[in-house]
Amino acid sequence: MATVLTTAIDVCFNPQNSDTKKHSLFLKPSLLRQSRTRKLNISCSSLKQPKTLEEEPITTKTPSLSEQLKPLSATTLRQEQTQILSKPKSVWVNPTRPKRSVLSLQRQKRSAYSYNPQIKDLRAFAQKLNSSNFTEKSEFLSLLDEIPHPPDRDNALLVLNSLREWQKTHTFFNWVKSKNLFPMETIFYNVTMKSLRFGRQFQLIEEMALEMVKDGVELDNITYSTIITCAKRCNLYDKAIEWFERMYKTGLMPDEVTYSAILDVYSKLRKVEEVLSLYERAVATGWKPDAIAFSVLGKMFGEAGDYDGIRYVLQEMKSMDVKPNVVVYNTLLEAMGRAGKPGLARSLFNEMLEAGLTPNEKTLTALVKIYGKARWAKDALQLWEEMKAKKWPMDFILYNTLLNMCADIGLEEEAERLFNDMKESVQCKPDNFSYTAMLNIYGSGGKAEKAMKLFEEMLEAGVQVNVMGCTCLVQCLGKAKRIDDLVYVFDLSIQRGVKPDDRLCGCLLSVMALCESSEDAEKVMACLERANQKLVTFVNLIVDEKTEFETVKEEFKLVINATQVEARRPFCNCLIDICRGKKRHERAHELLYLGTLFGLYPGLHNKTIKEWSLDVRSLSVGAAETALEEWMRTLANIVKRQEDLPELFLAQTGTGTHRFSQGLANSFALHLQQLSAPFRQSDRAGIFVATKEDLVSWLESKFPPLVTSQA
DNA sequence: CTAGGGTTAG
Repeated sequence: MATVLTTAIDVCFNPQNSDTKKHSLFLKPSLLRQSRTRKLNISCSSLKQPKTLEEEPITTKTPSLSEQLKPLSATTLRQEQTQILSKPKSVWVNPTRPKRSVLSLQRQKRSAYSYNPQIKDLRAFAQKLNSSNFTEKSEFLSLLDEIPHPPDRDNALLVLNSLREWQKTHTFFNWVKSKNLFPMETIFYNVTMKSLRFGRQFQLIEEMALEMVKDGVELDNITYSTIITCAKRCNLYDKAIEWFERMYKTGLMPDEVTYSAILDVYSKLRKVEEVLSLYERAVATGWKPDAIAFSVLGKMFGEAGDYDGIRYVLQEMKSMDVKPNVVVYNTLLEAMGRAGKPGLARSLFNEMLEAGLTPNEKTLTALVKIYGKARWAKDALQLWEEMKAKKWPMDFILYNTLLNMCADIGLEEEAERLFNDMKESVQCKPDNFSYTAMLNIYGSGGKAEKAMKLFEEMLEAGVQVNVMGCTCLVQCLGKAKRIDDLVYVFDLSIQRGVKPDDRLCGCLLSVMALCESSEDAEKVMACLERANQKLVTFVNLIVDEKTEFETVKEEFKLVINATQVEARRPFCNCLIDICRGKKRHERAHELLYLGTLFGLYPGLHNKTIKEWSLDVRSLSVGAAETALEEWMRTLANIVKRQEDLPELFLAQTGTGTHRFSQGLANSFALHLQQLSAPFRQSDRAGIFVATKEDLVSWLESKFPPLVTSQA
């Protein structure tokens, strides 16, 4: 796309294609890295010379603008990237030629408003129009005739500026225009277009723009930036670019407002290289970008999770002596979060405070989210204390983000305090996500009683239950063996419109695996059947001893393929647990094998020369036991064949701090004990170690040659 | 929202 744009620039201002030189930007590490993987698309010399404006007069043609531009964009502008890349980048190495501007360093001038003595009457009239409800356009039009003063230029402009809904602004504009009292100037279009933009009426905006062209009304930078940002908000990026190109072709230079608007368009299209190319060209011709432009760049790098890019933005601002404002800091903080740099986010936040800026709701939301995801409980709590002490602004989103942070870190009391604050507030009443966060906290903390109470409260308050809240409750009630409550919650949730997803099914499946009585298991099974009939059929199939392995394999493939990727391993884990619960150990081994075969357990086995290890951190209790047994069988065979073994063997369960792996280390230790396997707890939590010597002698006793040779 | 550009959750 930048090729398109670069071309548009060149067509009008740079016919010789000789303006640019290699800029320091392309020597920056992050970009060099980028250019290694994908050549920068910055060359423009290979494009054919487009038709000149004389050949394609765009102001007088009758068909639509896009039709007019079509031949140009289809034939000349949309070259294959490979063609461009195949050309040497010679255009960039030409320091002697002067650089051509790609943007005007002066902003669009605005006309001054003069005092209107009728302001009071006209404001009142506009308010009346604003508060009127009408179903027919004619009703509104008849109201317009009550205008207290004649709709001359200044009066009309004042009213136009005071109207809110786009329908009213648009109708008023056309009404004034039809009176023919004065020629409609650019500002009338601009004001109306802005209102239309709030209503995301791109089509109407484009119609107005074409009307301007037809009537010979000048389109200025304000017009173009409004059109472009409206197209952007409507996700019509092609349109945004089309109008930007058109602007150049009519001989109008964008100023920095229009230019940063288009930078944002390319950024939203994730055209990082193009954005940088445009940025560089503008800077090379004397532009000093402002905070908004840097915010655009920062957001772009944030979305790419590109830490080097974020650093580059900070460096550029420093070298150009542009002080970041709160919005820039917010953007960069968010970006640091996405780039997985909580520590740097914290430093940046401190820098912001030292610069004397006050964080707003968005700043705090970004930071709380980062600390929560990083499980930095200390920093999160400290920030929270600071927020309260300094009375920094809070809003609804920040409250919910704080609640989610509490869920991430497991802060029950703090969450309860927050939740109560929300209930007592006027502005920030808890919504279904606030409730879900609380259910998550109670659920992962095993507080079944509190969770149930909250669920009832939610129902009474008429708060919509969502699938995540339902899942949290089901998990919690399942662990607490409150199966009747579980069924009640599930039924009600379905009644209230919850659509079960694979996570919820996985959760039901895991509860089924935990059920001690078949009566309970059947109740859970009945729930699961309503959510995922095929899964239940598969469960019945695998617990049936008579089912052949090949059948299991085929059905497994079908079930797993139909499951969302993130739920596949949990499914397989639960299925293994169910089989072990029903003493179908061999079936459990088959399922583990199938899971491995279909890539659900990458990195389960790890080998170095010195040690072999088994990483069961993402496995359920039953799956981990099965994996251990399988490993021992394999090792026994290796011993029998007298092949080489390393000195050390290691099994890794993780520390169990994560709520889903809680108890794995303990149950694994117990299983080792039952097998009297020679693994010992290491100094590091969640790691079990055995020496080659101990393990071999144990394997020889456990799997005597005679028995296995029979098998 | 008083003619134009940038930032927040699940």
